[in-house]
Amino acid sequence: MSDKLPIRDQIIAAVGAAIASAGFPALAGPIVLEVPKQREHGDFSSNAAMQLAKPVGAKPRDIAVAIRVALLEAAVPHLADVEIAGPGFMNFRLSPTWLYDVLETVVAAGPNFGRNAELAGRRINLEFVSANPTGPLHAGGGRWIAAGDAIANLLASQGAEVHREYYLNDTGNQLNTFRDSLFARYQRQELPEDGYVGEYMVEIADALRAEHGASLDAAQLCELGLRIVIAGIRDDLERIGVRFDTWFSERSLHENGEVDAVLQLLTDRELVFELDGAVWIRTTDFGDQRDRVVKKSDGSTTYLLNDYAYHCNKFARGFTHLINIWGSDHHGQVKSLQAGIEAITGQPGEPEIILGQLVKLLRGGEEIKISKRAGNIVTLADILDEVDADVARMTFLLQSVDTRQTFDLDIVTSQSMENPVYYVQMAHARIASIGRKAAEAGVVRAPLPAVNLALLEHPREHELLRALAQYPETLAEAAAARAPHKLTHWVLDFAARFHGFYRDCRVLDAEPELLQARLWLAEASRIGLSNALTLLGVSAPEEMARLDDESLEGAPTQ
RNA sequence: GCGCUCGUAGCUCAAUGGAUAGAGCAUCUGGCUACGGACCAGAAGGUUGGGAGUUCGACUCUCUCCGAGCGCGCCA
Repeated sequence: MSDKLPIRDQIIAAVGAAIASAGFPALAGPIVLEVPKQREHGDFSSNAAMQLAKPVGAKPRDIAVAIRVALLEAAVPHLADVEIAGPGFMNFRLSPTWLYDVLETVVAAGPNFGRNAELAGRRINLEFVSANPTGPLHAGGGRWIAAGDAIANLLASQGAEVHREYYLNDTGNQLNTFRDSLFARYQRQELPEDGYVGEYMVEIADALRAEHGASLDAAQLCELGLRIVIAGIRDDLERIGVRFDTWFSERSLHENGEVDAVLQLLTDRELVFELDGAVWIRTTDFGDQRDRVVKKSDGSTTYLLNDYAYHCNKFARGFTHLINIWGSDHHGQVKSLQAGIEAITGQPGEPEIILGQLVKLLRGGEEIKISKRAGNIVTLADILDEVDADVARMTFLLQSVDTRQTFDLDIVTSQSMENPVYYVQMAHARIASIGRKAAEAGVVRAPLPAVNLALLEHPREHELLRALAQYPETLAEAAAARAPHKLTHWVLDFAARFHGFYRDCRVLDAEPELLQARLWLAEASRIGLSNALTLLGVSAPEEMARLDDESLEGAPTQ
């Protein structure tokens, strides 16, 4: 690890010092240094002068001029010039030498490039998927699998210890419906009203009948059926490459008396009251729309109380922060859960809930309405039968979870240009290809300190290094915003830059010295691309299957 | 009715309150005897749903209207 501060931090420090030496007061907030959208605006720009305009009582441009003078006197490394533009922006123009430092930093950090220790010491429990174990995972659920796993990776990249958890709702009404439906199939009888019509129920019933005969009672059948469904869910998760640290049983909460204990605690603290024979919690005291029932008049507990017990259990296991990923159709439950947890623990905002819009599935240009009752679900396994996990994951991670994603099965399952995963993987494969060709030609990469990186003068080369310089920050932003799509977009942008470099800056045909510099640039690119793809859960292949290869995996089915 | 979320190019989507709102696909025009062209370059495409406000500056924040999705059980 390099102990040298990134250029960005050096400039920020220099600006701070320049503001002081020019006799201005310090900024109220942190000094913002951003990468301008337009290259003509320099390598970095700052709006500090505009922010100082009001407190100082001077024109932004005049302030900028004063800061500029102080900055140029300070001899900041790599700083060539500071231009004042527009309403008072300061545009920092750097010598390309800063980019060579970037390359060295990337290579030195290797697999750790981009990681930091911002969240060190934090133990985060991330609960996601948690679909009821009453049937297979459906296609739209793939979004939460991909997003959850990627968010876990993002948080871990910032130094947190992240625990992936699946909450198994192995008790309650839905399970009873499952039991009754399965038992009806098992006995070859009519399904009960509102039963699960899915064909998989018939398959499970038949399998259990074949193995155990017709002698099982409903409870035994339910247990065995549950195991089969859960095993199926595990298989699907395995196929897409996600592994959970804990599968938490809701039933265990009851068996261990944790639900009763929470109710007792609420009662002791007088957070509950009785009405119409039921017990209610005063969640309105903590911002909820209305109070909620925790214990019904028939003596049974509500899902909400079970959830309180569950989240208390998570805290008891030592997690410092809880995060749940939910479909937006559950947004109405956020307040009541957080209100209760705040009442119990005193911590507001726990658990953090990431709400994601549901996926709209399209096939043949028409929306597929998913309904477990109607039995017309498209399962995740269906998707994975047609495309490999990389395609599925990348597609799910293309967009912000705030938007209602349209998952067009015709496009996703085709190898069309609208499938960006190949574009990205191609870039990585090309890097590997260069390495192979170099080896064949007997070219050995010289030690980095012996290589003249100043030969990397082409705009394509500079663009590549700029993108690498931006990576750690993009990663941190993606983690902070719980937004893996930001990283996906970095990857797409980076791949585009690499393809441009590959086209215009031939590596192996270059003069020996330049060849060496470009080999190292390719290596740094490989590191950046590989690190990012790893966090997204997408593989970085050494070579691509040939498009014209008939044995191509995931070939179009139509 | 109340509440939450979302409206950006023909389509799918980006853009910590910053400068001329960006990509991909589709359309059109160029470029390969290749470190694999699943590539590159260029053109065209916009009143950021409408209106008002906040300020040096708004896709972004506030209000309002329109449109879409979802939630408002002693279901989970």
